[in-house]
Amino acid sequence: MTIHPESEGATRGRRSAVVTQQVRDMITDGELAPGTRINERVLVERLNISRTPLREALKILEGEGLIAIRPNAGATVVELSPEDVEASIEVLVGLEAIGAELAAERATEADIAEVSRLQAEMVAAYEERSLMTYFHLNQEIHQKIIDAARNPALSRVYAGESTRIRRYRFAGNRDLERWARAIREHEQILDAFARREGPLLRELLRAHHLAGWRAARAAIE
Amino acid sequence: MTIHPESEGATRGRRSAVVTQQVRDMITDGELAPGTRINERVLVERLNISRTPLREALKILEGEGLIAIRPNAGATVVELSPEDVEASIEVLVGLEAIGAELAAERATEADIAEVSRLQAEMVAAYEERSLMTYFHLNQEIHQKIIDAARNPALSRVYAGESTRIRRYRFAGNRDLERWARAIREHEQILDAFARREGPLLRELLRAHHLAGWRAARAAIE
DNA sequence: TTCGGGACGATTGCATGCAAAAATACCGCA
DNA sequence: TGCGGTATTTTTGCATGCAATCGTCCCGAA
Repeated sequence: MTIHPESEGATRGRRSAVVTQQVRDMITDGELAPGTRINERVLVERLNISRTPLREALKILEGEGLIAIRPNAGATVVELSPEDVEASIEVLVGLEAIGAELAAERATEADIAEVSRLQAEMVAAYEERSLMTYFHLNQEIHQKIIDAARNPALSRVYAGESTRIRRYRFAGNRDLERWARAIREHEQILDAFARREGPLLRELLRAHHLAGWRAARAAIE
Repeated sequence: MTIHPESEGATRGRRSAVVTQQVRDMITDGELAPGTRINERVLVERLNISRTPLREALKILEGEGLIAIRPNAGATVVELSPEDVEASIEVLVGLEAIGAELAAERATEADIAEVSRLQAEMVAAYEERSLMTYFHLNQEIHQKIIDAARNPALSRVYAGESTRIRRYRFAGNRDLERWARAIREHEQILDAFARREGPLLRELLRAHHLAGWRAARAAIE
């Protein structure tokens, strides 16, 4: 089969990058559940590409810890135990501890305005009870705060680890009461960020994550 | 060209993993210097494989941040500025801060014995002025302390970030005086680890890394 | 009925071919 | 000689073919 040049926006040289993002999204959005076997032929037909870029994408996702490849036996979506997720959250909290103090120092007014804007959008999503939108904005706010620390290594590592466990945190706000509390916590977080109170920001983030995970863990089990 | 089954120990299904490690070593050991253009044909001939597993390996190493691939224009070994390395070290120090306290709590006697053994080997390498051996043992000690925290996510992230900047820290002990001081610092570190003094261990590690990087940075510039 | 084994089909791993893009060499012109 | 533009070579990106391996189904024997 020949790919016509006008088919899709997949430019030559970015096929595997595009495919990687597509499969990554399928995993983090829950379409491919943990434990699912990934069949190359099925995905190849669905994404309308050949096996080569798909296999490259799978290798990349294996490196990110999203899938596991057993030689000669295919790839499966990694299944994390609650303990695994908790370990990752421990790391994320540690990374935010570094990030919070740096971000409080180094954030520009534009950074603060941006987070503030996202926060408003997120509250709107909450009021519409649009969980998916809320969830993505939530992630984006945390990443933006980390990015404000102006440490590219920190941003990269945080993004990777955050993506890895995204799916497992999603269940956290099924409980409406927890969801409302999360919104209030986020208001405090934004406030501490805007006032550049590093240590306070650090503690608020820590508490926020631990509470969020407790809720998610309870919902999962 | 057909690969004969008896050639090398490269079993089917692990070709790209083996190649990834080979190329990774070439980069971290300095054979492929930062900025070097990676030519597929050259590596393919040298490693005696086809382009497919090599290209998979390159994608993986790109994910690890060791190389950069520009579409249609090949891969180059990533060149980190002193600021980039410093950013990574900031992250590593943060990760060790989490790890130190957990390791002090959770380390088994076997963990402590193992680090103690590695420390003795490392001192021996120092006395023989065997910089390469010293350097590898040094890395291994830090990783083992982190591993003692029994947090797989932490171990993984630490190993990745550590590998990424390994090459840039190597220059640190060219100065014999700094090398001697590093050895003394390591003795204190081992002591704090063995006594399970978490906060002290954390501070010693932080000081050790910052001093080491100051020396390496001075040597590079 | 259940267990073992062998044949068949499905699936993966790797090599290779071909076309697109980039890099390089070449040539005419000023 | 220096420069711009074009032809040629090199290199990359992707599709595909073939062989090895795995999984499954079916059949016969206990």
